[in-house]
Amino acid sequence: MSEKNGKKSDIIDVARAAKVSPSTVSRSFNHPNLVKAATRKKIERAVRKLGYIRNRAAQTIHGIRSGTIGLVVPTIDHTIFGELIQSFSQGVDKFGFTILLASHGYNLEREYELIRKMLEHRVDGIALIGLDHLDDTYELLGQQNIPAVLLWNYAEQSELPCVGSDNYQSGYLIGEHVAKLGHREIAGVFPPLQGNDRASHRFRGVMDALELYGIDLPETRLLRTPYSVGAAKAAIRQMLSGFERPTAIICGNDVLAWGALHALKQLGLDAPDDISVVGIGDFAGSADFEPSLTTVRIPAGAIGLKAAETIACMIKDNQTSPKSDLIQPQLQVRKSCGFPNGVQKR
Amino acid sequence: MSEKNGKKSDIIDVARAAKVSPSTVSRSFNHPNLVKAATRKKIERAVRKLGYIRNRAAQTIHGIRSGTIGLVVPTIDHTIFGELIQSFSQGVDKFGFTILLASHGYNLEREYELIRKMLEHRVDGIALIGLDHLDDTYELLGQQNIPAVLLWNYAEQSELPCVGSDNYQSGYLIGEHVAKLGHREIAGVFPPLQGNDRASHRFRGVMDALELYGIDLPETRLLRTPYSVGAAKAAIRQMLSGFERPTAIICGNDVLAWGALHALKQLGLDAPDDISVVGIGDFAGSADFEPSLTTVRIPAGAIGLKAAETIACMIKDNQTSPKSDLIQPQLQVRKSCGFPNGVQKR
DNA sequence: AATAATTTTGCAAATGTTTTCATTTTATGG
DNA sequence: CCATAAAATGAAAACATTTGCAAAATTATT
Repeated sequence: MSEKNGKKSDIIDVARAAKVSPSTVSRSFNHPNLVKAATRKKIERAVRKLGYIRNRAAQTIHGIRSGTIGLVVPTIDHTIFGELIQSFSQGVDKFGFTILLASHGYNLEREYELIRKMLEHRVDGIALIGLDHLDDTYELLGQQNIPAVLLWNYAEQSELPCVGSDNYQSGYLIGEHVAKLGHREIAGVFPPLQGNDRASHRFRGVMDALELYGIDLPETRLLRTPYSVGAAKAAIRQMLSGFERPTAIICGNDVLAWGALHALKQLGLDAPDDISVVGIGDFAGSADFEPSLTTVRIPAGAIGLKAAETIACMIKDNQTSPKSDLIQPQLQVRKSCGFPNGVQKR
Repeated sequence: MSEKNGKKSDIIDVARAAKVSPSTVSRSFNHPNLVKAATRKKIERAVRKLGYIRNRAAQTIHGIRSGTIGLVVPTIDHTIFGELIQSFSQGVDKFGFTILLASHGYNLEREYELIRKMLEHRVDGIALIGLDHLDDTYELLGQQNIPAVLLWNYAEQSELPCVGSDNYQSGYLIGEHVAKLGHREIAGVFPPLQGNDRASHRFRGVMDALELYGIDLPETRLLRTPYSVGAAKAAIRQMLSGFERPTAIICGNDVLAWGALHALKQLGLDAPDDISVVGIGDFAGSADFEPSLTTVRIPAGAIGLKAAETIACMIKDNQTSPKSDLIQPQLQVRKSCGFPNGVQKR
């Protein structure tokens, strides 16, 4: 009975069934305190009987918020974005928002298009990953009067508020750690840096830290591999079959580090005794790897939650508080990285 | 200049700027062939000048599709759902849809609420994970005249069309494989089964296969752990410190299997020489684990893509073709599982 | 050049809500 | 029981579009 001949019932049907005016029905949803309890009951009953579901589209054209926040990410199926999306989604949910999600596959033109599409849907806010976006994107976002935040990365002079950690610092921290332990022969494995500010900031952080310790990381010791365990494993295996083995391998993220550790095991080498391995990210599972992975913790959950809070508040308070938040990365010293062979044997 | 005093410009502003009527503007978006090329140019220019962005909410109340598909998942931050969401998202994107995403944290009441919310947003279709849902949920979905599909699981007699693989079969396949190799002393590690039809079907499949080979898997050999590498690792380490060690460990999914493999390594045991380990899922990274993990491939990408296609077509063709799709799981025999000690040493 | 056929455009009504303002109903206090 | 204040309700306009229909403009046909 919940439908009258196939068509969805609207607020007028409800009004009719409850023998009140549509205005009253609307009010009983939006300002329940303005309508008598008895009337509310009648309406409630009618809603139930008709299986009425409010039409947010119709509300939205009154300038009322749509209750959606657009989230545009490079890709969803990375451990780390999963965590981020999850926490962001849960975070905004607490404020009554639902996320409109799309992924652009590291293509910034596509990102622009997706943002436009979300604006067509009249999202109440937009969240993007990283600081690197098309000028057009920044311009577009600037024109709209809805809040936008940048997740994952932090930069002092960001045009838009951002919530994240300083990837340069993450890279620096891990580079410094490795250098301090005495490693001099170091290899690096990084994902493609182009169009990926997270990865390139990390890379620069690592390089700067090493340079400070007078360590040179030549091109030949620098591997570029796609973001995958298999690719990293293969690349590293190949590198290690050359003569001059490094004493440590610095990986641009934990997934690559896992690949490195697997490669070592496959070659019968031990981490950290033969070669040390470090990652960046501290993904789920890294702490429980065998050996546990020395890495830099970038708290995805905290970032997502904080960002959710930030944007939700900006929406509610009508775009005030365009404040960025720096979430500090933390070095996690675990077992996969020790002293270089020489020093250790002393 | 793209905004006139802060307010977003609407189709009327565009019409004014292009010196045509609003209807013409609307038409030039929706039925461009009905408007003269020259006029279209004028409108195009006005749109650009004003930075106009169409308002889908206003279209939607005309019964026009919203262009969104609701996707409600238990959680986002599992490797496997990440893959699924990614492929589903890409899949529907090709048809011009954007996904509205929410996660319910394995709470089916919450799932119901989230679906209601998506219906308020007038999504054009709904996708859920698994076959287990509240009666209310099924009823609600039945009342609406939008298509709904169930992802990930397949069942012949499903009330709603489903696209996925048969988890029972996956469990059966791996159980059979282990039994055929001669293992008799077997342990099992599974996530909580309650409210998770995927996991429980797998479990039943494993148990039935083992039973067929006359193998009993006593409660004492059956571990329940949360879905995490760490939890599985800890639980298995504890189990293995007892005397009677199994010759094989069957894990309800690959993440737990990774935990098992790490536990073995930590204890100085070798897989498969000392103990065999198998998983279910074939997550990214399982093939490149060291030792590579014997598991059952459940092609998340294929499922997501197929499901996207299914629902997009159902929407376009107006709910016809309520066809389910069975995507076959495939046994992936790799290195982590061999013969049981005795047999092997023979 | 006049008419018919066709293409292009505009008017006005419709979509499902919310909200302002006016009106009706109920409660309060003498 | 009556005036007055307060609470509850309804009528109608508004929101940003789309669309059926009719009018206007253009093109084709004679």
